[in-house]
Amino acid sequence: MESDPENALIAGGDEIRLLLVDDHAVVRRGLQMVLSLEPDLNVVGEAGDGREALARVADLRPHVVLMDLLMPVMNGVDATRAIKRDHPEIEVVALTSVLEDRLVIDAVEAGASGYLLKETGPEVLCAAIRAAHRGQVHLDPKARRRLVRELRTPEMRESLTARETETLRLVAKGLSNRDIAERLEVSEVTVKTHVSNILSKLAVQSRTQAALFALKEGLVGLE
Amino acid sequence: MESDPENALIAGGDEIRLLLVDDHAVVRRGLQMVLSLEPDLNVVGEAGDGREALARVADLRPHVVLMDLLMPVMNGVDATRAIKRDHPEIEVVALTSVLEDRLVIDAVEAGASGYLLKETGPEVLCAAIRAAHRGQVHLDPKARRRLVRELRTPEMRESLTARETETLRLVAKGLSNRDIAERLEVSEVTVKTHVSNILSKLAVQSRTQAALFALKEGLVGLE
DNA sequence: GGAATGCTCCACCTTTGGATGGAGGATGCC
DNA sequence: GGCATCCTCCATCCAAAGGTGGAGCATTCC
Repeated sequence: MESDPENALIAGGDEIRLLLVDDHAVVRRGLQMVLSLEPDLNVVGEAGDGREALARVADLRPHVVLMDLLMPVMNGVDATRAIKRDHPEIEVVALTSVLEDRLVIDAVEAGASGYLLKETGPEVLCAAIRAAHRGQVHLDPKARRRLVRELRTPEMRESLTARETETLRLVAKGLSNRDIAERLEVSEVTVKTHVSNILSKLAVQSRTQAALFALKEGLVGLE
Repeated sequence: MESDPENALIAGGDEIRLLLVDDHAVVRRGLQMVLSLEPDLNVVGEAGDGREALARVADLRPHVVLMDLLMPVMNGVDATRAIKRDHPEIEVVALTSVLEDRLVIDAVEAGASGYLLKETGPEVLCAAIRAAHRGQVHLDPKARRRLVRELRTPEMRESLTARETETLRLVAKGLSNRDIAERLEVSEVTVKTHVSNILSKLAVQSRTQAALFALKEGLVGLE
């Protein structure tokens, strides 16, 4: 570990100053514990919401901010945006328990240099912090997949076949697989096959999300 | 049976002339079989789609039309509307295998005097035909429930509590119960309780339908 | 002090949804 | 002909969703 030239370099007085932002004291505690084991990572402060985070950032001038996204008062996305606006040199790593498409997109768009799930292990967490400090972007693999997906323009999405489109249309009307099967006069397994392919092609996780997609795309109207 | 004064009356030369409309020959066959056992019910013709039905109606002047709603060329709802426009005295009984809200509403609104599921037994079927002939409306109990529901104005729907509304909002964004639980910081069982109550209050059958409802009501936007 | 309502949680259970991997027939393209 | 794509169907399996009937606790309202 100490043979790592990079660690040796930054251990020489160039430690990383961290600010923890999370509305749960226990989470901050846990992070403290984990990070205290790393000589080069130095937690210089905490904040319980976005507004507090802004004040701390101005005071403490951390190198990297570990930012929870779902918080009262001011959410992490807005806080990230504000921090990057006022202090572009400070890196923000988003850290949340929920993997939600919009959240990933918004966070990255707001200027986050990383997106981690709270379930990720200490090694990954530390690696992401150091990467951020070097100006690199480190996304959780899951988050990256979501993001890449979203950035693909609609026409880049694998196109649905005629039958799949028909199926999606009925999904978006709220029908169950059984109903769709009767409607299309095929077996329910066939419908499940179609739905499964639809979900995979649209890169969504549930029929409800597929329905929302169909509405967004104007495939069906809202009545 | 022949002690029934009403049957005796119409058996005296006043039989009910029926037109069967369904795109499946086997279904028409089956109906033929069932109805041939009833002396007062006389099938005078068949049609395989809505357009054909219109022609047959003009020719054969049936008293009652048994109309499938899902057909190629011209669907049963449009056919019903056309029949009631040109021949208001002819009664139409909708007969379908799918119980779908919009279909029930559209059929009744188009002028159908009945709505039956194909799974209903012969007795109910015959009773519905005779009721229609007498000018009475006979809906399948399930269909009636759906209709009554729909006719309740939105303000008559049981109102959602604050927490339920919050939950519905997240359902309508495509989140799973687990995601919602994390988001609201409650257990997944609690979310399931809320969702269950939401479905029951809104009188819908799935979270996807609940999501569509929320969108219609403007509870959430489409991004 | 009740009574009612809302929020949270639980256990138990059934149904639905969804993933995976495979298969055959139909069609059309090279 | 061979190849690819699509549509259909199947079995199996696991996870998610949803129903039912409870329960404790806090609040408010009478």
